[in-house]
Amino acid sequence: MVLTRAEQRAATRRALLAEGRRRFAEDGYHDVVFAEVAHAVGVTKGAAYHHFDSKAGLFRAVVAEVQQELGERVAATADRQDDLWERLRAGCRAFLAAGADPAVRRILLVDAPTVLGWQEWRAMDDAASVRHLVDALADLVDAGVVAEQPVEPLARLLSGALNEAALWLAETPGRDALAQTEQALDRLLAGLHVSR
Amino acid sequence: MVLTRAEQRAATRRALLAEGRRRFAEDGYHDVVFAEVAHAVGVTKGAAYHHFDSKAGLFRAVVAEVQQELGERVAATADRQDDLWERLRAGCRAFLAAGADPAVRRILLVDAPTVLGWQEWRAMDDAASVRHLVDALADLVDAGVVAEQPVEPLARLLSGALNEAALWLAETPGRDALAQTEQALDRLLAGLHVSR
DNA sequence: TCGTTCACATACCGGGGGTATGTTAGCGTC
DNA sequence: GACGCTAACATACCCCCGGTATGTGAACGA
Repeated sequence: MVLTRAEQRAATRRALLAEGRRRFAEDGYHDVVFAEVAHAVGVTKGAAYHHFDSKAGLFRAVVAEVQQELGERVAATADRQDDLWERLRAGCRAFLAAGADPAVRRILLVDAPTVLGWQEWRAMDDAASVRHLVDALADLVDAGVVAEQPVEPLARLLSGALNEAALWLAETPGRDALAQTEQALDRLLAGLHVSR
Repeated sequence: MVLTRAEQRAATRRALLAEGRRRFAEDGYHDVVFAEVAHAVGVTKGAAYHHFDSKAGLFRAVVAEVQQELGERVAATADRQDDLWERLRAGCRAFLAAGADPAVRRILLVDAPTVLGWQEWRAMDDAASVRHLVDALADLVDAGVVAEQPVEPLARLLSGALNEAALWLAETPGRDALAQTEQALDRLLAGLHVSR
């Protein structure tokens, strides 16, 4: 089968992205060598630079991909709930569960802030994940379930709490660590609920 | 004045530590070149390797130093309060305020987890900061102010929330962002308080 | 005083990110 | 359908920088 040029290009790019994602998740950004990613895909380093301007550029693309997937997964889980409050809880729990994926942990939570810089990381995180959290909180405020207040500081606190907890859970052997964390999170969230 | 050999060694080490701290805070781990740190102190790269086994080793020492200072500062602020609940609040607020220091942000919160690995970072963070948080929460549980529960997941959630919020505050121009964050934090904490 | 130690300097190596320069195959154009 | 252009690759190279191996002179103990 003969491929058109555009198809070939797209296929190579996809392959680099997939291989990069595998290695970044496994070894961490620093220990991944760009040329090896290229060769693993059957392409030389020089060729890989036609698709990504730098090693960080490849990483950035991988981050965007993983972010996107995570955001959608969490949002989908949350949307399965009808009650607004349960939506918030479900979203948070889905995020904690997503930390089981090494790609999420190593790439998004550990390496991304350093490699891309915290500001850029935050912007991407905002667009993909925290935005949903902000929306959910805003809905709750509108519904009168949560007291009127600026919602972004709250979202930042919760986002940080979830990130850290997800990392912690991944390295904590205890069977019930997840359940305990979810319970602790519920207690914190309860502080937001006007009538509880 | 002539220095003894031990004095000379200690002085060089201190100077490397100070210069490293400055640069790590300013430029981030990756953009700091080890040889330049050495030369800025009036010493060659080879000499610097007599004091620190690697660039990461220097960074590790800097992290320990900053961690130590931060932990002490936060604990001192908290201990100024008599009431256990106010102690917790004061400690959290002191931590948020500490995020104003670029060294804390860039070195401790952004770079340390990647450079040292998340596990080692966590161990150091535990020893210097989170331990105080765990103690404060445990005291509150003992006093019956906070419901009986495993205290570590809670501490992890709070630690993550504070880390993220500290970073966010540093880049958020709004005058009242700090006040809003403190208020949001109070609401979350309120969920822990049995009689509120 | 003399040998040893140790805090440094000097010189070198090699990995790896990034670039400059071919080369060949697909694509539009006449 | 030949021809020139473009673009997706390969090849070869640079050089920065972390790390190491080796030299040197001054302080220290005996």
